[in-house]
Amino acid sequence: METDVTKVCHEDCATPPAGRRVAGEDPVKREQILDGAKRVFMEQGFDAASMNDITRAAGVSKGTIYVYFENKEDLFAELIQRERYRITESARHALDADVSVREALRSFGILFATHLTSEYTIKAMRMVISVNQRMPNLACTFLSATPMNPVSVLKGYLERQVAKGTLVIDDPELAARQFLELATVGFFKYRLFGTMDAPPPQSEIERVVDGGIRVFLAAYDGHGARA
Amino acid sequence: METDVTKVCHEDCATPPAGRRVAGEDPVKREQILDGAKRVFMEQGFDAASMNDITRAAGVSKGTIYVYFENKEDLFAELIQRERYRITESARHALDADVSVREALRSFGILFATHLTSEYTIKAMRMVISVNQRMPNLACTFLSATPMNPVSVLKGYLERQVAKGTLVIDDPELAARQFLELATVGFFKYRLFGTMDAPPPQSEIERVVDGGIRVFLAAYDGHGARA
Amino acid sequence: METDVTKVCHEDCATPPAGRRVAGEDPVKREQILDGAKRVFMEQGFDAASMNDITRAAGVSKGTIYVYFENKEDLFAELIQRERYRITESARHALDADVSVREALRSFGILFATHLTSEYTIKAMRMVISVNQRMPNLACTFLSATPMNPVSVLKGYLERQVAKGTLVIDDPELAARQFLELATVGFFKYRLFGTMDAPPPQSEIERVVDGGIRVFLAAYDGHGARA
Amino acid sequence: METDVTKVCHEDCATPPAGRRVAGEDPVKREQILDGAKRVFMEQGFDAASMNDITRAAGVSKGTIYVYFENKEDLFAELIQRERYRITESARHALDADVSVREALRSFGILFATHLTSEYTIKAMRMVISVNQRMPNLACTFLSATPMNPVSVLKGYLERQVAKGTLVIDDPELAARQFLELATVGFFKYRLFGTMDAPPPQSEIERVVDGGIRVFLAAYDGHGARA
DNA sequence: AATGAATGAGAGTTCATTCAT
DNA sequence: TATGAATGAACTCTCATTCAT
Repeated sequence: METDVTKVCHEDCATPPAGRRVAGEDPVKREQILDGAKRVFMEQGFDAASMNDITRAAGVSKGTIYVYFENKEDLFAELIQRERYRITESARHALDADVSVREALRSFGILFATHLTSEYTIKAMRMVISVNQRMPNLACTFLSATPMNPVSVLKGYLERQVAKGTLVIDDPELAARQFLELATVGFFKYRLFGTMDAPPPQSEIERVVDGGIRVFLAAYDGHGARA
Repeated sequence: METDVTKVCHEDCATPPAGRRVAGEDPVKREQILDGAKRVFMEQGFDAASMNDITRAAGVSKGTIYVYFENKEDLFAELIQRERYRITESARHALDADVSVREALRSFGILFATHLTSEYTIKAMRMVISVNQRMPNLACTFLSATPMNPVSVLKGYLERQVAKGTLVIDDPELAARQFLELATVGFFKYRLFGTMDAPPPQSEIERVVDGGIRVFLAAYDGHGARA
Repeated sequence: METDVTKVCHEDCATPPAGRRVAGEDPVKREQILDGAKRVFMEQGFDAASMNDITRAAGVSKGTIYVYFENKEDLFAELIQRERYRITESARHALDADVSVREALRSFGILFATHLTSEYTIKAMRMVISVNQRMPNLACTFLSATPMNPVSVLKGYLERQVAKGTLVIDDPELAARQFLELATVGFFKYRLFGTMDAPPPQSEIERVVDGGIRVFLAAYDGHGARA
Repeated sequence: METDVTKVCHEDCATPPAGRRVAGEDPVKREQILDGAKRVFMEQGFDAASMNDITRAAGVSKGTIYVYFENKEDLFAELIQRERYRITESARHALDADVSVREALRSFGILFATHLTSEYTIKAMRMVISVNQRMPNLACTFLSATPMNPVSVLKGYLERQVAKGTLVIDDPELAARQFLELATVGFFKYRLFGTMDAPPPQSEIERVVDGGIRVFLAAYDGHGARA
């Protein structure tokens, strides 16, 4: 019995938080508020950010924010909903190109590792993690279950390769997760905890991704050749 | 040029926070406070936990807490220092046993994955991550640079196996990090974000560790036999 | 080498405290807060007065006070600034009248003594003195360096009398200070310390001022006649 | 009807605060505590001084202080009682010497002015004033009604001079108070408010005292000679 | 619809005082 | 008797939220 982590999500995890307000329909103003909130939240974190700061950054009044969003948590949740796509969609085209498996994995791995260690991603993730106790569904939604979820995308790609006989893989989802981990080998953790205080340099990412591909293909290469 | 993440830690990251006060030396009361604080922090997170909550949970007065700890941050930092050992040292003996490489890696991987996904570890890590901006050294200390750091321990083991010819590894540190990632394949992330709301079942951990060992040995087995 | 105490005031002593906030501009509410604060401060003194007391006395919420004033010290400083004028300007016209020197000094002395021993002035001075360590410029500003400073005003008058030959005075500033002291002969001290728990009666003030004028004119009368 | 300020003191103003503790009889320890308290109070003021500071400065435990003194206010009151003598007694011998009136007044005036403007006196007075609302009797006691009260001492001297015909004075008490004010001309105020942040130099004191004597003798000299 | 002044509960922290040892 | 750890009320100040305009 296996757990498909791309689908595990309890309750209404993936549904947008209910209770859309009646007032506050102007989408431009809405974006304006979210932009200001993003700036402030990213800089200060959820708790340290004050609604006054956001008011100032967004250039709207306090009352207006409360017309468009129920409260601070709601504002944050909607912001994260919006940002989710920006964070997860980036790698989806890397596997489209008509290149060798090795090269495709390389581009994909580098893109993924670069993205996952970026200041922006790390800050957003830290925030989402830090409000986890108060807003459990938010983090849940944030990480998983989008159609462009990297695991799903890579899994699809691996399945196509298996069909073509290029790769030999029993459990494509596990393999996809393995590859993603091999491509980052703890970078994510080190970044999240601040042990690395900046994204790793491009050369380091390439070194790690190449090492990961070597291991990955040693196990899954369909041609019998050691990578 | 590679980055040895087991050593990356700036400033006085690993030094214990100086300035232990002279009063407040009763270790029993100290533990009592830390226990209460742990309960509250684990439940609410750093910001949401109030000193009043902790007062109540610890069964001591507010003043007493401030005799033993300088402030909320100090209390939290000391708590994390205490917990760090419990979190990081568990896996250190798994590799001592006189068994085959495969079996040794299996025990170690299972222990590590079990530990890393436990409710306790996950909550602690969430908290440490969430205070990263205010207490950067804490997270840094927390994750790395103990002698029993899993990466260090495994790296040492791998080097011994390379010396014996059992394994063939260019870069033992990278390999150690690869193995640890393969043994958890994203469990950590899913747990941290709440996508998985409970530790994976033992069977799932074993399945994933076994899959990881298969890939790992495909790349590094010294005997040429596919794992 | 003499010290001109009307000018001794170091640093930015006389400059109004900078940093008036943009919000909190309603002058009515501002006065309302200052009035409440005045009542409480006068009754309790700076330290003993709590912001909660002031909140209650002013009939506004705590938050509102902090919109209009940065903190307790700022509130107090602004209060004293406001009161300063009421305290120091009162005697400025007493010397304008076209009467004999003796009568002019008499009116001025009585006004000054009455004012200096009033409950209001004494309480304000006690407070200013008691915060001297924390807000040195406040006390400094408070006492001196206004154009209507009694010493300056009287000194000017005496100089004009010297020019007219009515009085013969070497050092008009010293003489001014002497007259002011003669007009109060320790009333200020006794009131400040509470040895006198009420302003002296009008008759007592007149007796003392008359006695002071007698001494003063004995020394400085330009006509050689004993007063 | 005149007010004799050397006697005006309501209630039990001059009586030592009742309620002597039964325990805490060791006078050496008592002095030790008072010495520590004096150091701390002088440095920090009444409110800012904490009992812990005093504990440390006195080298005794908290409990011990509360054996010898009822509470912080009582401790302060007793301290001021003890210090009162040191502050007021200094000038008592200045008038004994067998010298001319002018010289006697000069020594006395200089001593008095020097004393009244000293850092020690000013700090003590500021403190006493600042607790006036909470401990009204303390300040009252502090200033007046000791046998060596400068007004009383000087008044006695003046009366003897009047008896001898050296001086001609209607109201010796008023004259005494006048002289004391002439000898300080506001120095006390300027020091109290911090307009002067150090005692005036000796030369300045002499200048002022000499000016005061000139005025005083112009009014009261029994020999008809202008001073 | 939009504003932003006002609210007041609640935060972290201090410290005079007590009392078991 | 002397101690100093423990107490908890009270402090200043913040800020998410409301609502009269």
